[in-house]
Amino acid sequence: MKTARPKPEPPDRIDRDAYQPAYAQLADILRGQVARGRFLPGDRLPSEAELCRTYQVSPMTVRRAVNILADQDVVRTVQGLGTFVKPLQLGAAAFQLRELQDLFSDPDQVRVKLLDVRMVPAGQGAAAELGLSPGDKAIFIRRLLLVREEPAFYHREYLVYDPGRPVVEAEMEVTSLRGLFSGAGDGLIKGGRLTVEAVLLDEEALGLLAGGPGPAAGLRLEHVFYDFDDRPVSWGWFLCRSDRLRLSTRVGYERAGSGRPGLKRGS
Amino acid sequence: MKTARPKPEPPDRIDRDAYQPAYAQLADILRGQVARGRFLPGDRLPSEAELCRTYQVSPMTVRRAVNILADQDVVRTVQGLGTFVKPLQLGAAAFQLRELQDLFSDPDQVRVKLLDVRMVPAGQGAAAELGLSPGDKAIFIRRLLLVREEPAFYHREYLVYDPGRPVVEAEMEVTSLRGLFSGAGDGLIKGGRLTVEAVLLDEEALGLLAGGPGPAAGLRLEHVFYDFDDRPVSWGWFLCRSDRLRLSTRVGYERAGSGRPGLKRGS
DNA sequence: TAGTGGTCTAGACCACTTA
DNA sequence: AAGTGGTCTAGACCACTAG
Repeated sequence: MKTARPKPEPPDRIDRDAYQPAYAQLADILRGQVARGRFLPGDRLPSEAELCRTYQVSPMTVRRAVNILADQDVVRTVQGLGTFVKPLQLGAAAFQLRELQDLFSDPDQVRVKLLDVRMVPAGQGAAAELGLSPGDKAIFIRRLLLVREEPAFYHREYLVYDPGRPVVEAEMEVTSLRGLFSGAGDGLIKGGRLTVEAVLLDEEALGLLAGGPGPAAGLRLEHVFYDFDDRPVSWGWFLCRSDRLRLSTRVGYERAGSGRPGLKRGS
Repeated sequence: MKTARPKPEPPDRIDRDAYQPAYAQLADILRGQVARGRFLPGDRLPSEAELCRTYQVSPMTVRRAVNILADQDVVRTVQGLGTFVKPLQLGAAAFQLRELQDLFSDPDQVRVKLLDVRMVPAGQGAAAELGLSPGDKAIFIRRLLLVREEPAFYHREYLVYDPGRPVVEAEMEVTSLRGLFSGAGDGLIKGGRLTVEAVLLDEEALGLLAGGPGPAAGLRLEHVFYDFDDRPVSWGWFLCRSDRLRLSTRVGYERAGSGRPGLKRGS
């Protein structure tokens, strides 16, 4: 199956009246040339001074365009030598949780069913992750997340119980959970750690997630969150059937300017 | 368990003689202030003009520092309004395959054992992914990747067989596979698509990966690669036991300048 | 209208690499 | 020494938001 591909070959010059700023246009032009194979991995790009002359822009503008490509791992710059096209690196691949975020950003699709909230003595895991002594009080929450009324995620979470900290109450978000994914997060959490791994779903999860009887694999997304004093606030994990969550990404050079979706501001 | 944390409170001024450039220092200062809670999510940062005066740098330098924070999703800039601290967004989390890359970058640790190479008629999946007709010839490869002589990954791959394309031969890398992960990749592959999902390991994989008898969960890393003419070249997947590969990441604000590990050049 | 960020200029000086 | 990228200046003009 060999078909001749039409190559539009864009004009490759800066349009000063365009909506896109000059540095972004130049970055797209160069990225396109790399993607079309005009510059192959290992090749040196024209020097920045040369690019200034070719595209009639100032050094700073060329600079910014090259910086963008460097940030996107398309090229590598070496002082005194030049700018070189980087080879494909599988290890540079980054999987986003965007699907989750998109899901939660539509409040009509997702409903959170609270299964259980109670005070428990912290077990081994919770004590270690939350910096408690085994037996200290913790709040235990079990939730079921329904997507279009179908069970999708099973969530278990332990929250530090400390009357001196209003954090916990505010952070519980018992009914929504949405803030965490789509932002807002009311600003009491400073950061956290996330881990994804494959697990064998246990009986409880299988029952809740409407899986068949037999053994089934699932993804486990574990999380620990910290407040602004670097004290752990919550530890827990989401379980889902493997067909409900899949992480995917692209590597390599693409034509569009959307090499990485997270570039709000220029460089 | 509440302990008083010592807060070093760095000097928060630019050291012109430091190794780090001014824009990076300023970015670290501002990130630190956000991380310490001086600016909370939703707060507005001082205007760029004010930052110029406070830290005695030019507008472009402030600009670059703010751009870095925007790229790292620490702040959001709104024209005409100001720069604001972003709340935590779980969906923005990105999982890297860095562990894999690190693994493969040490050639002493990894050995590839070739289990099988032969020509086969493409099946349903291979035909669809590689743009072939079912029954077209494809090269089928099975590999076992050993880490410190212990089986870690089982790899199955289908390569397009086309005598007119030398790509395949060069890309097979029958014995190493290393190029793909650590770079080099000899420049014949333009890009690809990667997907991670949880699966139940089958008998064959269980046997090869030295798992126990019972059912076990594993991660499946599927890949499709394209050449510079956008033609699919290879389709396949890696299987590993869940305890061999785990994706983890951090979200939120950190003190160090290593918010994202991929920032070679300034902005 | 005043203040904000967004873009861009036309240089300067420095550090580095290669020859 | 010549050429490269790395940083930085001191402004300019524009688009946008608010009161």
